[in-house]
Amino acid sequence: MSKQVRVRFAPSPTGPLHIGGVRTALFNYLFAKKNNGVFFLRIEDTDQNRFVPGAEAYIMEALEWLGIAPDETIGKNEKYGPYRQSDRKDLYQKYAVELINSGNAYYAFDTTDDLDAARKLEEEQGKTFIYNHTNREKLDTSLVISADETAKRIANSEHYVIRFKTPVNETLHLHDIIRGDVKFETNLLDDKVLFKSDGMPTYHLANIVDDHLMETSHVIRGEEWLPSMPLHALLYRAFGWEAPKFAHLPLIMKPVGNGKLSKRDGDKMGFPVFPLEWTDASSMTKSSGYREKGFFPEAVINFLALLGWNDATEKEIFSLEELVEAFDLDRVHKSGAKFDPDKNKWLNHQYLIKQEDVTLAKAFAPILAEKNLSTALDMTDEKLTKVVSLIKERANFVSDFWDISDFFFVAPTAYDEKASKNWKAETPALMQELITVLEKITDFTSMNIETIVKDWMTKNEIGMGKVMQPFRLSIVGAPRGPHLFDIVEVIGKQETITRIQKAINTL
RNA sequence: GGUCCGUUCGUCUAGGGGUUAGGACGCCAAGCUUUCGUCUUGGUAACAGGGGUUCGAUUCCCUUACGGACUACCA
Repeated sequence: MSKQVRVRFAPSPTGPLHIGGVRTALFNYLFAKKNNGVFFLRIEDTDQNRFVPGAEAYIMEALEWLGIAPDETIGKNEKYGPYRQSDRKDLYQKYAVELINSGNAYYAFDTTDDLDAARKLEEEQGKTFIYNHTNREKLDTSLVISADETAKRIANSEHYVIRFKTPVNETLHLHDIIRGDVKFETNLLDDKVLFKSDGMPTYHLANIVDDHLMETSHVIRGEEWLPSMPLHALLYRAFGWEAPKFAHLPLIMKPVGNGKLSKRDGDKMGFPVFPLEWTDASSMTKSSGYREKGFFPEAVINFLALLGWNDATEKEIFSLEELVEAFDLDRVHKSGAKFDPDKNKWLNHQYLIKQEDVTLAKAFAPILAEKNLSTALDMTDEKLTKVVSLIKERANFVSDFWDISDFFFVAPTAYDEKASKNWKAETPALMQELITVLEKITDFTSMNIETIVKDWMTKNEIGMGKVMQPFRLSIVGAPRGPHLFDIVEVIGKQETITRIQKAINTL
């Protein structure tokens, strides 16, 4: 029995979670559930400058909405807490110092300006500046001054950082579940900052310490972290800890053009990149969210799961439970996947038509209420449900409902120009006759109306097109919409006749 | 520039030494509906280039090209 699977999603609360982050969270969730493990959420807020109020709550709400809430996080099963790195602040310095004592790290006093200058100088000579064994003893570090001198400068509250002392002349053979074996030369690595001058750890230190303390078994994260894998592996080794297994997920790319999907791509391209709507507090710009756009969380999940993963069958529609069952990290792709808004919409359509009519009617009702319709049509819940059942298959979103069903609620105010051309000289007389026929119908239901109207047409040898086209034009105003007799049943006899009469008078 | 990762239809992908290279989205067409949509059927369209290895390579190896990520006291 291997040890329990514990995976984490560890976002930085620098703004709303974007869709790439959601996918990372999803794959962690699926992997955890598949292996009867634990999925936890840790907030990595070690950069105080980039902290954005509300972002943390946003992340939790988004995961909740998507149905992939963590098992452990701030305020929930805090077995390994705290789950917010700023609340763990006191922990990290100890570990940084431990690394110094074991000879795996050192103090560096260089200022940002010094380093920028050094970097620029090297680059002007066509060389690549790396802060590592080639120059760390020429820079202002504790490696070249005495321990006393170092202690004195720190006591003097001189600004310092703690850097990792990367081992020299080693080839690291690392394993990634998705990418296989990856090699790195330690000589080409930077001596990364582990502990910042503001008393906070960097991502690298905090991440390793916390993953160890929280008994993380697998680190499943975006490909942008792949270059950090050697540093992290080295850090685990320096601490003498067993490293978790790594899996670096392929990135989600822009639908058109090059590069990874970024937070700015969303509304520009006509689709959201955030799960929930978000208003930036400083600029007051609003970014749309999947939830507000009318996407079902199941559709978002389903779509994201298929970006970079599939189960080798031709199955496309997966519930969350089915995903958990089928998911396998070994089947995750290596290459980035372009985001496809069309397929995303199609999936939403699939989920929409599966919804109960009553449920959809409830979602439609508020939109209707906003229209301030006259009560003339007396739309009961039952009728509204009926309307929804007639139109849902032609919608991708509940927000599409109004545009494809307006004629159920209001009489047409204009008539489609092209369709109006079929309004011939004999049409008014025919429509007048139709009114007479309709008036006599007592059981005003779709099937019955259809039978009677068709009988009348047959008996009088009137072509279907001669009646049906103008009939539809009168009721709908255009050649669109569900089966005409279904519409007529819903709007009722009186309204039907009124609309035909109006068309006769207008056209 | 340096490091690392990648490359099958427009897109998401299946496949894997010998296949008519399969599916889905999109698009097009036909059928159904005398409308639109749904649906059904059909069509469109791909192994980046060059070298090897091999009887045989899209599949394995190398290389070029192209794409991507990273290269902060950000994560």
